[in-house]
Amino acid sequence: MNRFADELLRWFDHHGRKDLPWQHPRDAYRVWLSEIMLQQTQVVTVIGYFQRFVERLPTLRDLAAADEDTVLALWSGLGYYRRARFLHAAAKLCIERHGGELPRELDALMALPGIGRSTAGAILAQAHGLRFPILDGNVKRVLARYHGVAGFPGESAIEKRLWVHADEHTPAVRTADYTQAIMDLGATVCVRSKPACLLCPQAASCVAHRDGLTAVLPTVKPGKKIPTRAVAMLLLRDRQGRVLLERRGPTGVWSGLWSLPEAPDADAAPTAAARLARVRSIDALPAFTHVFSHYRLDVSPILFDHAAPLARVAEGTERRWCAPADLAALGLPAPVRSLLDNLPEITP
DNA sequence: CAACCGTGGCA
DNA sequence: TTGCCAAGGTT
Repeated sequence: MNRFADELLRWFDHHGRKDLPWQHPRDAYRVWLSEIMLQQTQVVTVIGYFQRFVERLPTLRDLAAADEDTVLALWSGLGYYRRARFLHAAAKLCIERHGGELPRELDALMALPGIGRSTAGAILAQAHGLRFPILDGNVKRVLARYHGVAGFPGESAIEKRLWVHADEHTPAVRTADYTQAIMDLGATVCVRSKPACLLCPQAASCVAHRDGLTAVLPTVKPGKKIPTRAVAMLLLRDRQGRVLLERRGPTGVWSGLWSLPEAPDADAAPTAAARLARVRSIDALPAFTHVFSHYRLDVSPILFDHAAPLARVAEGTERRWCAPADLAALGLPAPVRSLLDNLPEITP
């Protein structure tokens, strides 16, 4: 075995994470689900979502048979909801094409929606012990430092070099442990700022440590400022406390989730509300800003109490009057759920 | 290739 | 407060 893997596995035996919920049992479905949830998301955030998800949908067949609202409700708050839709679609494809199981071939895995090379490698390595490398954010950081690779890892030429290193280090034995080990090292020792090099099993051979470059490697992503958009959210509430929700379209942010009707701004809100319900009162709630990865959204919530459903409204959009108790079963954007959970009492 | 796609935590 | 970041993949 190569020296890098040998040192890493020795470290893993004493300091690695071995009690993560997807490690017991470590079957392909649970590894897959965890890998998707962990994309751009930290372990501490994922754990609760993972446990809830597998409790409700314990197997791939359960997932494939579930309706989309159930899947999105389980994902609600986790973000990047396209991951959940891809996950659901991939489960159905596994039923159709692969006998109800995840395939064990790299190409077949990568052909499934939401699974790229790194996620496919993680599934093969962790669930089946096969020798496939991974290259997630942790591994990129560890290898960029260890080998002194400068340049933004998102750039294709840099990423290609890191894949070569990742492949070189991946051992043929204990591949599952090794894969977990290098991610653990990146997540707990070789962290982005102020890495704990004194605790690192690779420090003796690490180029960044030797040359004092841990603060500048890996090269940071070229920064970009994000624009700000604005929207008014319409809270149409009837006398029973039910609120009108709309299902968002298949593209764009929060796709497939249930959310509030919208208007371009507060001035346009009354007219927009009148097209959806008969309303008697209007009350501007405190505005807030929600930040996405690529833009900022200024939200002006407008509450229309004593709303009464109209006999007919424009078609083409899925709508429902939803009681507070029924919100838990639906996929809602995080700020919308927060808004609905904190509405003022109905005024008599 | 660059933009798109969430959220919560933290310096 | 603002900006940046965390187990990426798709278009």
